[in-house]
Amino acid sequence: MHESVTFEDVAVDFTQEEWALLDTSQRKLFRDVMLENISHLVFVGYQHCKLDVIFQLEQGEELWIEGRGFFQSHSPGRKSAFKEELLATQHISKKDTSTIIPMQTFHTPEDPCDCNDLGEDFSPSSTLSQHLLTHTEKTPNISKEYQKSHSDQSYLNPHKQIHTRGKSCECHLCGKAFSNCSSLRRHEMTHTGEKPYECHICGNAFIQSSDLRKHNLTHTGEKPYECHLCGKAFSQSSNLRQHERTHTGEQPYECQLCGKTFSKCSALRRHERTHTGEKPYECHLCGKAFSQCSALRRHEGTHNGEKIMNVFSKYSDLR
DNA sequence: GCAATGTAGGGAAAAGCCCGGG
DNA sequence: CCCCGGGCTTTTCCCTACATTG
Repeated sequence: MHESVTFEDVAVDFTQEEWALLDTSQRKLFRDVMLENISHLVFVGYQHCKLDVIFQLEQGEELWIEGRGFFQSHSPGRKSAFKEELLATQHISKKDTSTIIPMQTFHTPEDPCDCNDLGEDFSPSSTLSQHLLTHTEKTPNISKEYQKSHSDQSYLNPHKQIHTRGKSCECHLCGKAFSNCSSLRRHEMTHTGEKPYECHICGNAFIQSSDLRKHNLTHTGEKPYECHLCGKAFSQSSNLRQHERTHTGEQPYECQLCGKTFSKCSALRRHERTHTGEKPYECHLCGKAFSQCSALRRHEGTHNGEKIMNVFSKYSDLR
């Protein structure tokens, strides 16, 4: 089934007067949301976002012509060319999920996009939305059709070269470049599903032998990594590092909307749901939704209390 | 005051992936 | 070229504490 997506479904428009009433954080939120929406349009196949408008959004420039809303301001006519283009997406259908391929984050937090050439720098916590359009070949769940249609777009090439510079082996499936071809071959296994190393205890398979060894520790219970401050032990060094942040107070993950910082990525993700209003955990008994799994569980306990009370009242009825 | 809820801190376990050195 | 160790990130689940709300 295909439903049409209209620009009106995702757009928020302000007049200059309304814009003047917004504080800095609200303006930033607006820009972030619009960039996010544009990136979503790109995901579903919209291919002609106006780069100057995106640039303006990214730079936080003023977007208005006196007395008009933002989207009217971008053309002399009633509608901006930008909006016209976006309106053209009305016939874009929501993609069949089978046409969506998994994302490989182009810039991992350990390899942040430090695009000095462009003056871009992305911390682990920064949203990629402002950067997505420069990496359309490597955006979350980007459609195959879209990738194909852009595979020969010359405007992408200069920036792509920045990321492949000095890396001779490139994955023909996702375009990711590697400094040596054995790294590429291993990477390609993530596409093919090949996992040559299998655990003889549980049958779980892994791409790398070191991953299997790491996995084996879950069977042996071995925890070779110990915190020198409190003696707590962990099976993986990264889990120790995470733990050590509770001693150091390090909080490298920052919410782009309110600036609050967190010691771990998942805490930031959880926090971000307080801004988006997302409540993915739903009570199967009353339908009430919660932003946190544990809040749902706690809530479900109140139903158990009700059940117990119902049992009591049932017995008292029998007397 | 109390129960329910919102939110955040933190622990634990595990997996995915990449890099560099031997 | 392959193996290996190390490192980073992410996800999921869980428990808990404190604040807020009705």
